Amino acid sequence: MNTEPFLNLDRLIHEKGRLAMMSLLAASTEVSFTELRDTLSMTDGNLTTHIRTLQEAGYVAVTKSFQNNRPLTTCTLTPKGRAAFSAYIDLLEQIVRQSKTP
Amino acid sequence: MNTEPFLNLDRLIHEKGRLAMMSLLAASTEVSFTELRDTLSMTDGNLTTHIRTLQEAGYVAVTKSFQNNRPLTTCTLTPKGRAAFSAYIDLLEQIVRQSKTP
DNA sequence: CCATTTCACTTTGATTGGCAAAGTAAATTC
DNA sequence: GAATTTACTTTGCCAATCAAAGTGAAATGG
Repeated sequence: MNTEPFLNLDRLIHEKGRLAMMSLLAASTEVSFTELRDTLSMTDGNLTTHIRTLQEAGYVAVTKSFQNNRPLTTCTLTPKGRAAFSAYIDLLEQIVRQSKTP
Repeated sequence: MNTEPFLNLDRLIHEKGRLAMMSLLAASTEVSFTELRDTLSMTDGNLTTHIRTLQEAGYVAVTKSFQNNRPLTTCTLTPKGRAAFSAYIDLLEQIVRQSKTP
């Protein structure tokens, strides 16, 4: 068995919540705080910290604005984040393929 | 996007180290402590706790014996562990497929 | 032989990380 | 104008990871 893919899994992405976030962001162009929270049924606090983690990694860009006199936080994947996610998915693919071929 | 696969990922398996362990165990019939440690380049302490975690979950069976007058700990997947791993891999497959089809 | 080292683990703090309860500020409702 | 709702952020707790140190038995070296 090849252990490389496991060792190379990006810790920042390899977490249920953040993996789901990255997948959502990769699928759509931009997603709001409330959309993320409701779609992934996360608590507000939990989501805030995950967003910050990904932001500090340079994986997502966060835009804060106002809409209908209410704060609106939207997230998008940065090119760096998209690349990291793509690489991560490739590793997952290897892991799946590996375990499916005995 | 379907968020179900993410939410259902088994926490006990979804950790780099333990995922690698489970994959190794799924591939071979039984693996020794030292093999696991060396193959996955883990520290001893780290490996012990991961083994215990999986054992307490009923995912791996641990056998302690002696060989050449030295302790020998070998791990195997239980049927429960095999089922859990299989389910986990199926979810990974869904996640990969999902992200590959825009 | 006795001391030291090696081997195969286990136990132990220490740091990190995830998570939700509580907090904040502005707008809305009653 | 008091209470509630919305959209977050901050704080604190608890669990989990990780490696350094510890253990006990065997092998090695002087």
